[in-house]
Amino acid sequence: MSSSWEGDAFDPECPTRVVLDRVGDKWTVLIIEILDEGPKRFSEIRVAIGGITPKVLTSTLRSLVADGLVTREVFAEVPPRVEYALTELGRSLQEPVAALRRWAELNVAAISESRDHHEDATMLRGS
Amino acid sequence: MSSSWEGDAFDPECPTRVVLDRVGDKWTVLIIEILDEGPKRFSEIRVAIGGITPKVLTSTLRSLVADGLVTREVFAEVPPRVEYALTELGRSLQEPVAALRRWAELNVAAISESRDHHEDATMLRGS
DNA sequence: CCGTATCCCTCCCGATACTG
DNA sequence: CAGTATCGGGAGGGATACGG
Repeated sequence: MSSSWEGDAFDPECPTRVVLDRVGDKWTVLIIEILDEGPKRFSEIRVAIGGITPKVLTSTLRSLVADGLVTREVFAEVPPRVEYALTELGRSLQEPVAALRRWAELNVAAISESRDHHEDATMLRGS
Repeated sequence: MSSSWEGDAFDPECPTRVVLDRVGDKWTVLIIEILDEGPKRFSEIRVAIGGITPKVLTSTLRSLVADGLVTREVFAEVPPRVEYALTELGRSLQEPVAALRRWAELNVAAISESRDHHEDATMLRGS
């Protein structure tokens, strides 16, 4: 059976957008890239990123856990210890994210430049 | 020479984040994927996406033009015609975006599932 | 046809302070 | 150490109507 949008309108739940809804926020990819080095504790991530508040870090991590990209492991010790680590799924995200990063490293200069000069890319063409 | 964050804190202007700041919003990647088929007019994009208001479409396109990812070509005709097309830079974005999309197509089911069941991924470990 | 102009509202994120 | 509680600002985005 055909899906509901029939090719008329673009899929509003386009796969690309689904990922971006998950990792497109301000801190998620940073966390993923940090956790790629290995399991980290809450405060380790906190200082590694620098500038993120505990509240936001918590909620971001919770989302990652809910999406099955990260695991949260609590050690019954004193002082308390909690470790976050990428799941298999989370690690598999590294590839596409790295692709994005590579593109950025090559082209950040270009897109920053055109913003700064806000060069008028509009062209006029007579009929 | 070393950069200013010295490896202590993670780069707040991490390349990956710079890209996401550009294409991580609600409609940009959809537009890019549509324009990959070839140049399109304003209303063509509008109906192809479906659900986007003219105001938002305009501002999104303006951002894409400002970033040098899309060109805007005005034809002095009646009725007026405006065509948007990917630049070379814009087309080069297709690769990383497609990588993201491929990952999504394989794993969307997985991440949706863990959200729905909100399975508790937290583990307990005695000392 | 290709947009602007307003209004409004939600959600993301930050600051700050406090707790098991 | 690893969070929670509360407050608040501001950008992104939608609804609707109008203009060149």
